Parts: sequence; structure tokens; C-alpha cells
Amino acid sequence: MQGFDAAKINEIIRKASEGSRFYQHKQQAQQKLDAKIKEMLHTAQQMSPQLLEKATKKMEAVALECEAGRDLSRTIVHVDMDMFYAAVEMRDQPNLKDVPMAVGGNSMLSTSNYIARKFGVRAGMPGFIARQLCPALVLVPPNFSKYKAVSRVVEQVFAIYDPNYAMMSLDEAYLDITDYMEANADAYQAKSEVDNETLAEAIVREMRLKIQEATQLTASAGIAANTRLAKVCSDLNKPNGQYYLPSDTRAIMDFINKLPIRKISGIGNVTEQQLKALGITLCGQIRPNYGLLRLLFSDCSLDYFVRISLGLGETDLSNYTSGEQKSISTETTFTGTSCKQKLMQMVSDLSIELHGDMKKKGLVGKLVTLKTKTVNFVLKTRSMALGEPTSDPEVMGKVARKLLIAEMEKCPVDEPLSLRLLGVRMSNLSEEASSGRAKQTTISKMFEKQTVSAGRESSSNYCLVTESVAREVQAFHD
Amino acid sequence: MQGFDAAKINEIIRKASEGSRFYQHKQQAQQKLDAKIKEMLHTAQQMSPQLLEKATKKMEAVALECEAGRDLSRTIVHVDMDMFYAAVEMRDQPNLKDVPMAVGGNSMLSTSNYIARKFGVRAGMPGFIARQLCPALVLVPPNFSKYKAVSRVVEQVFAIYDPNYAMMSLDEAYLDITDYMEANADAYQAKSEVDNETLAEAIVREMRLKIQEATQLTASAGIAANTRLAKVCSDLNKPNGQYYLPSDTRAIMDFINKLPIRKISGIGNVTEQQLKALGITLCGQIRPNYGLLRLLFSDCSLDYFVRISLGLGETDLSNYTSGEQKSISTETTFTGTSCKQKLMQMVSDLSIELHGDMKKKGLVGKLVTLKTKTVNFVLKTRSMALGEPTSDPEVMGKVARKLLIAEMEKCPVDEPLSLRLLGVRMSNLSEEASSGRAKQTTISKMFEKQTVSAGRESSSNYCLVTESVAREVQAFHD
DNA sequence: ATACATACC
DNA sequence: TACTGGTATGTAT
DNA sequence: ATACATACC
DNA sequence: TACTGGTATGTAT
Repeated sequence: MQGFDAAKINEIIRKASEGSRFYQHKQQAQQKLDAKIKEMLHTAQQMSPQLLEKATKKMEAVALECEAGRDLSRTIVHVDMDMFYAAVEMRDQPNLKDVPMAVGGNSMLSTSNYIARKFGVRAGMPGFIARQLCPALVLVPPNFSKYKAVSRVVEQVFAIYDPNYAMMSLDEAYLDITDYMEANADAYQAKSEVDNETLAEAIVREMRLKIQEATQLTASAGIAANTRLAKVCSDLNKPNGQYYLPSDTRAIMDFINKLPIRKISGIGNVTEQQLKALGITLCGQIRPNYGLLRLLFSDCSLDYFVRISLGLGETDLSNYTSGEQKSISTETTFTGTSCKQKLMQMVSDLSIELHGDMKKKGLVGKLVTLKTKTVNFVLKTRSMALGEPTSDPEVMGKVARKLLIAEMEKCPVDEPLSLRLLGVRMSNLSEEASSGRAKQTTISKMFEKQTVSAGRESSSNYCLVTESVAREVQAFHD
Repeated sequence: MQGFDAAKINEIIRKASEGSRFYQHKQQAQQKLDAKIKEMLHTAQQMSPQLLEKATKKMEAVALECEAGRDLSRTIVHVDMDMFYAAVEMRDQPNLKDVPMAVGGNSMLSTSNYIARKFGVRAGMPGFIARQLCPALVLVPPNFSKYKAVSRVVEQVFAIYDPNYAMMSLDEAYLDITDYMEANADAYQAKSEVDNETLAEAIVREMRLKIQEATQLTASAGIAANTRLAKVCSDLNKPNGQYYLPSDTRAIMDFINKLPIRKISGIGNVTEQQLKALGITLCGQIRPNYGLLRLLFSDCSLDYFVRISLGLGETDLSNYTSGEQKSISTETTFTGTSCKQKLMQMVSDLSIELHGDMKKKGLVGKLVTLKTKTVNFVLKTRSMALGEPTSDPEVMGKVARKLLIAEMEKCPVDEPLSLRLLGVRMSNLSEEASSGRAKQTTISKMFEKQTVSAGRESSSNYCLVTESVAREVQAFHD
């Protein structure tokens, strides 16, 4: 059992994907992006030096203002559990430790362990391709409630160092350890002198140890003046390592200047390609291109680029903590079908599931959105605002089904809507006015109504549908 | 013949308006505004001192940046012809010179002379109220082509001092006389010394004289470092006067600080009331309220407020000149009616008229907007995008009528849509691809079709309609 | 308000 | 045979 | 994209 | 009896 080189890995992936509808759709998207980039370059060609210079000046003015607000007073830590889900499973099933394994299903992996990664098996890869890369791969289905429990334990450690830590997902958090450092400087004096470390480094090393003691899992960490830098740093000595970037403008600029833009959180595949077309691959190449960027990107992106180019980032974690949830959704992927009853029934089921999630969080919403993905991977959303915020599965379901019917009606009879994904989302959320009684009534009513009846389609399309859905489908056919 | 005091004038106006639908609608709008202001004050109440301080700091940072961009190098002049339309009429009919007169119709006045103003008769006042204030008032219907011609003469004078003068309307313009001052400093040396005036003042005085020689009409002017200040200044020594504000930060700040906000172009009735509720009536009170404003207004307004508070304004007139026209429209007010044929016919007529205007300017548009005002003065717009830009009256008319029909259909049969105004606007404009031939064909076709036929409504609703309109109305009724 | 694109885990 | 599910945010219309 | 509000002459 | 007409821009959804 040994790894492959990158070429071999790519070859296998290519063969596995090539010609699939997924791949075709991806290619189309890439073509569209290529066209957009071409147009962008064309626009860039037209720019007069005067215009560019003017734009550069304006950007420099913004940069000056941003620079003035630089805050180096905080010590921010980004902690990231190493291959979290996989690590938990390996901890609980030691026989998984020496074999290539991944957590996920046949359609998608969440994480893989380091042995599997040698074969090119990574998070975000579909299981069936992973198996081609590594036939010995052990696939463990995810066990979210367990991960959640472990995460809670890790949180307890975080709370020691910063009671206002900001959890970004089950395996990732930001901490502001500035206050802790001040309060406990003396206690670490000796420790950090011995290891020739800064106070921050000593504290974070200790924190990671405590996490390991509490969970038997390792974490990596980045220490810097703001979240953006800390996040980049946590990636540098993975796994089970940490990286400290001194809070000093000079050090930060040296660091950021040679950093590939793609390392920055928020710069994804598309932005990377766009910037690359402009000759920008490193953060240090942003500033020399201020004028060009100003003329090509939106104000919002510009601000973002300027801040990246200066190594600036968030220093106030309350900006992550405070926000209310904006939307809640549930979706499901299935083998492509155009059976109207099946699709309608799925929407109803999703609405009921969504109701459960909303209930748990005490949320109600005003905007119902139906999400569809065709068998060709074309995503669409259709939404409709409600008069009143609700989480009533009947109401949400009715609206979502109406939206689905409208989509079906748009398709010609000879090529009916054929989907592989359906989702229902609620947004414009507010807190539920906790009159638990009334809600309960509604729910029971709903279940009373949901007696099963047979669809009246041909046998090949046969499926179980609830009465109300059957009625709507009926109406649609008439 | 003598004037009235303000109380008497207001009393007459109140009596004339009171109880009218117009007045009722205005009252409703005021109530809505009062509610909005109340809510705003409530929000203001909730603000913690910390929040306010933070907001203040951010605003001050913006102010600093704006201040850094202050440009005192230009000398901008705002020239405003004195009671322009009225003055032209008085010039051409000398017997009007000694009587109270106004230009306008029974429904609205454009200008009044200074005698009429003593009675409270002003621009924007309906003629029938003006008559109650001043029964002797002579109402002269406007003669736009004549005013346009006079305006052209005035423009010739402007061109001497600044070839890039920016006409804001027939009777108003901005000039940047900086270059002229440099080039002609010597010539004015003696003149300005004698009158103890600055160079700028001497030049503007001469310009006003030239205007008077050329047109027998007087103009007032403001001279300052930017258009915002110049505009305010031109109002200070009206009529036939000028005001010079030195381009010196100290002088500007003294000037602006004691200036009522309402004098600023762009601050109208609503904003004045809002700011007043916050205790702001003078421009000098803006800066002490930066934090409050920041928390209550949009970014766009904030920028505007900051610039006002610093006495900053536009110094580059090309920003007025360069822009293409964004929309073109025509509208008509009539005695309220709900006769569908009449309304439909009016929309057709407006489309034809609009076509004429667009043709003259060589414009085509993509977005058709129908504007309606009910007999209760409720304004609405309904728009629809076209596939292709056009100025074809048939196309525009068809869409506009469709929009009108949709509005009619929304009304219950027992209270049909009753309108006092209809308008058609085209926007998303572009230059007409000057294939004059094809257009011509379309126009003639249109006139061929427009043979008159009688409507089939009851006699009280009887009116003439073209065939195509009759057909649409017919379809609507079915 | 809607729809869709981008991004992150 | 075959490419997730949940959420936030930006952008365009 | 739409609708509407504010403002100016 | 009875309160314009034309355009731009901002704001909300």
C-alpha cells in the first residue's frame, strides 16, 4: 500500500469523470468563466494610462485609510482540528489507524486520513472516485452527533483561553487570547523562556495539548494579529503544529507579499482564475495592480483586496458571534427522476423535515425558496414571500409545491423537468413567538391529514403520495 | 395695489386648498413622514453613547479624507437669470412691467414678477390660488421656444468666459472662470482696483452686464470655490446682484456654518424636516451630529452630509456636461376620468408625442413606463422591458396600454380606476442606429392604421378612439 | 424582490 | 451507475 | 428588475 | 371647479 504521484492521480480522476453530465456541466461553467475573463482582459486593454493612474490614486487613498485603522494590539488564534471526522473515527476504531480511510458516503467525502491522502483521496471528492484511486479505502459513514459531542469538549478548552471564542464549524474556531495573555503572563514566563517561544506560542501550545488530553485528537493553530492571517497560519504546520506570525507591520507585509492569493479565505477557484489572468497570483501583486483592479471589480471586492494586500483582517470576534441565523434549509440528492408525484412528495417531506429543524431552533421564516438541480446539474431557485412568518410544514410545503408545479409547467411535455436534487429553504427569519401550544395543534392536524393514498400514474411511475399532494398533482394534470 | 403680510397670505392659501383631494393627499404624506420621523427619533433614543462615539469616529475619518481632497484652485460661478420667463415677457410686453404678472397656466405658475411676489404669488403655485391672492394678476401662458431662443443668446455670453459652461436649465448655468481669469488678469487690473473688487468679481460683473446688453435681462451670480457654494451665493443678492465667497477654508467654514441646510441644493422639504427633528437646521450643526446621522442615514446621504458640513462641492463641471440622457417622458394632466376609452386613447397619443421627442433627439429606449395619478393624487408607475430598444409609437403604445389595462383590471368593477394624469416614459436609452429610412416607414404605417372609429360606450362616456385601441378595449371588456 | 454565483466547511 | 448538504454573502436585474 | 420617494427647475 | 411637466437620483424590495 503506497501513494501515487499527482499525475497518476489526476489521470484517474479525469478518466472517472470524463463524459459524465457533471463533467459536462463543469466544462460549460468553465467556458463561461473563460469568456468573462476574456472580456475583462479586453476591458483592461482599453484603459488609458491616465485613467489607470487616477484609479490607482483612489485605491491608494483607500489603502491609506485602511492602514490608519490597522490594529496590532490583539492576538488572534485560529484553531483547526486535524482531519476532524476521520480522526474521531480512528480514535474510536483503532483498526482504522493504519489503513486508508475516509468519512463520507459514496457520493461525497467529508475528510480522509493522511494515509488515504497519499492516494489523492481528499475531502470533497465523491466516494466512487476515491475507490478508484484507492481500492483499499475504508469508507466510514459520518456520525455527526458524535462529532458534535467531541466538539463540545474542545469548546471547553477554548473557553479557558477566551470565553468569547467564535466557533466557525465543528472543527474550527477563532480565539482572542489577548486578555488571557495579559492576565497570565507570569505563569508562562518560565515555560516560554525554556522553549525559546513567545508568550502567545507557549499558551497556544499548551491549549493544543489540553485539547489532545481531553479528546485524544490533535489540533493545528495559527497565531497572528487578525483572523485572516491566523487562518492562513493554522494551515502552515498541519497536522499537529502551529505557526506564529509576529504582530509587526514589517513581518506581516513580508509574510503577505509572498503568500499565494488562493490561501486567503474567500478567494476561491473563480477569483483565483480572474486574478491570475491579470497576472496576480501572490498577495504582494495586488497593490501594484490597484488601478487595474479598481476598474474591473466592485467596490466591495476592492475593499477586500485592499485589506488583503495590507495583511489586514478582523480583530473583533464579536462580529462572528453576534449575527442571527439568516436562512435554514434542507435538501436531498437522488437518482434523477421526472415522476411528478415523486418530486412533489419529496418537497412535502423536505418541508416536514425543515419544520423539525426550525422548531428545534425556534425559528420562523417569511420567504420560501425551492431549490432544484436538473439531471444536468443546472441549479435553480424559485422563491415566494409569505404574508406571515411561519414554520408550519403545511404552509411551507404548499408554497414549495406551487413553485415546483410552476417549474414543471414551463417544460414542454416531451421533455419534462428531470431533477436530481430538491431543496426547501426558509429565510427572512425571526424568532418564533413561543406559543408552543398553537404550533402543536397545527402539527397534529398535519399528521392527521397525511393518510397515504396511491398515485394514479402508470405503474412505472408508481409511488406513495399523501392525499393533499395527490390533489395538487391532480390539479396540475388537468 | 399693495402686498400682504405672510400670515394673510398663508390664510388665503389654506382656505383655498383646505378639503381638496390634493390637500388631503398632502396631509397623508405628511402623516407618513411624521411617523417615519417619530420612528427615527425612537431609534436615536436607543443609541448607547459608545455606539454613537464609534459612529462619530468613522464619520470623522470620512471627513478627514474628504477634507484632504478639498480643491480651492477653481473659481466657479453660478449664474441665474432673474425671474427668467417673467422677465422675458415683461421685456416684450412693456405694459406688463408695472402690474403683478406670472407666467404659467391656471394649474401651475412657472415664475412671477416681483410685484406679484409681494402678494405671495410664486413659482409652483397653482394659478387659481394665485388669483385669490392677487385678483389683478395677469397670467401669461408660457412661450418656451422664445425662452429657449433667449437662453441661446445668454449661452453665447457664457461661452466667452468658459467654453465648457454647464447649462442646468434654460435660466441657470455653472461656469469655471479659472482659466479665463489667468488669461485675462491684466485686462481687469485697473477695473477691479477702481471698484475695490477681486478679479473674479470684476469679471462676473462684466459678464452680467454683457448678458443685460445682449438680452435686456438681468442675472444674478454666485462666485465660490465649488458649485455647491456658488449656487447658494447666487441666491444672496437677487435680483441683479452677485456674491463672492473667497476661496479660503476659513471663510468657507464661517459661511457654511451659519447657513440654513435648506439653502443647499438637494435638501428639500423632507430632508429638512428629518434633520430638524434631530435639531439640525444649520449646516454647522451637521458635524456635531455626525454619529447620530451615521446611525440613521444611508451611506450615500452620509457622504453628502459630510461634504456639505465641510463646504465641499463639485469643482469639475465636466461631471455635469458629459452624461447622456437617462430617460425621456411625456405626461398630461386632465379632469379626472375613468372612461376606459378616453384613458387608452390618451396613452396612445402620449406614445405618439413621445416618439416625436425621441426622434428629435435620436433616442431609442428599452424600458416603457406608464405613469398614473389617481384623482386622489396617488402616483404609480408600471414598467415593462422590451426585447429591443425602440421609439416606435406603436410598440411603446401597445406596451403602455397593456400596463394600463393591467391596472384597470386590478380595480373592482364598482370603483374603476379613475385618473387625473397619464404619462409614458422611456428609459434604458441608447442612440438610435440612424437608419432613418426604416423608421420613416414605421411612422407612415402607424398613421395609416389610425383611422378614427367610435367607441361603443354609453353616450356619457363617448369619445373618439382609433381602431387598434378600440380592439384592445374590446378585448379587455370580454 | 428575485435569481444566481461564489465560497467555506 | 456515479460529484453532498448547510449557510452566508456578493452581484445582477 | 420594479416601484416609489425626493428633489430641482 | 381647482395643485404642471420633465428629468435625475436615491432607496427599498
